[in-house]
Amino acid sequence: MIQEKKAQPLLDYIRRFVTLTHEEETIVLSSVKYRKYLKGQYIVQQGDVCKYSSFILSGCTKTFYVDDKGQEHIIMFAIEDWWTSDIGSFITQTSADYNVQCLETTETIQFSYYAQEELLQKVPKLERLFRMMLERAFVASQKRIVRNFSLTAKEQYLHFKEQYPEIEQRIPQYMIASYLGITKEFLSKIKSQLASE
Amino acid sequence: MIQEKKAQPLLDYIRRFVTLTHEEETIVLSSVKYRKYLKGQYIVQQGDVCKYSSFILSGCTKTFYVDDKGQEHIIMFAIEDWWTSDIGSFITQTSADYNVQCLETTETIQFSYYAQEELLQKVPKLERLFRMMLERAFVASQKRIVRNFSLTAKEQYLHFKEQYPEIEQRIPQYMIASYLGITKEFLSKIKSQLASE
DNA sequence: AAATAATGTTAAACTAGATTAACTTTTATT
DNA sequence: AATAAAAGTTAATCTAGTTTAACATTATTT
Repeated sequence: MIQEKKAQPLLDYIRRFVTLTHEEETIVLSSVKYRKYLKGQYIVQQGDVCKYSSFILSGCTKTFYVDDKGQEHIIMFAIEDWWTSDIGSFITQTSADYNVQCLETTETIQFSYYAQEELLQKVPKLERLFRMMLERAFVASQKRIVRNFSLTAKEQYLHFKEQYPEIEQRIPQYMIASYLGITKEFLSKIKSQLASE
Repeated sequence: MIQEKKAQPLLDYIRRFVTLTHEEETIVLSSVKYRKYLKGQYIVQQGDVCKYSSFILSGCTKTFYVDDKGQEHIIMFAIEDWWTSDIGSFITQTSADYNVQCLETTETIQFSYYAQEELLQKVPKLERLFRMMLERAFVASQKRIVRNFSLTAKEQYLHFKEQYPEIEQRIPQYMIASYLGITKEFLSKIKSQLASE
């Protein structure tokens, strides 16, 4: 059982969506595990089954895909108060398409697939929490598709900077380029263009 | 109250995720409305609040976004047994970013925002249904982002044909080009290349 | 059957962004 | 402080996909 103090950010997060009794909160805390990763370690590896859905207490991760040509494509970043996993692998318990790697020392609270299923039986209110989280995630994902289609690389970069100023500070530029789907050289060009404007 | 016969595809769909009692099924049917749209009509219009989440009994829709330059970008198609709406607008009841237009005469079963909230109170099991639907939708959306980044236009077209052969038949090519994020001219070139291989 | 609108094709000129490669700056390690 | 490794820059060349524009084919309407 995780200490309530450590789990405070998770409880705060949950409260934004549903109201749990103290007893229900206790059940949640008894279903999860605390785990700390070092910089460079993998939470999920392409090919493995994704066993956990992880809530981030501190640190930063990137989720990426290595394609047939060996190219790395960053799908998302995650920082404090975000969730990360390979959901496709997690929900079907089949091998993961993506890697989740820590870019900093990262503290997490983890829900295992089976613990989560059991937890949802015991605290059905959490179905609502997950439903609402997924609604938001899906909407954000759709919006990203639209941006990909309708904005130039420069516009996408400006949008990223505006939407995630904290992430932009913490992460090397070449990873931001990968997230935007452009090369690091081209992002560099965009930045020098912006600087001279 | 919708006739049980008409709602059969919806009930079958729900049964793939959760098991409802007959009484619960009746509550579901009493919360929804049947509505038929003609070809060309809009289920949702950019700027309006999206009032309904629609399950498609027959027909076909496109969801698209018109950008600042007046360009239309198709985000998704939907056919029988799929759901369509502007989820972002639906869940927050704020104005929609997207249009949903019928490409054929389209019969739907619709959940209004308020009816759905009420329904979820009465039949909490449905939270699980929606959670699972959204998991799948989110995974599919993420995969599309990855394909956008890692496949050429030709590869994406082949993937589309393979994954949605029925849709490819029913829809004009220029809309498929829009869905893939390329021009109709370039799709035409790809097709002639493929034909001469 | 003719006319119109919608859809699809071809080809030339163009451009956003990729590739390659050499170089500079910053950060981490000894 | 010196060295190595990681991250970022610049510039020339290249290419996948766009734009423009004219034309061809297929549906739809009268």
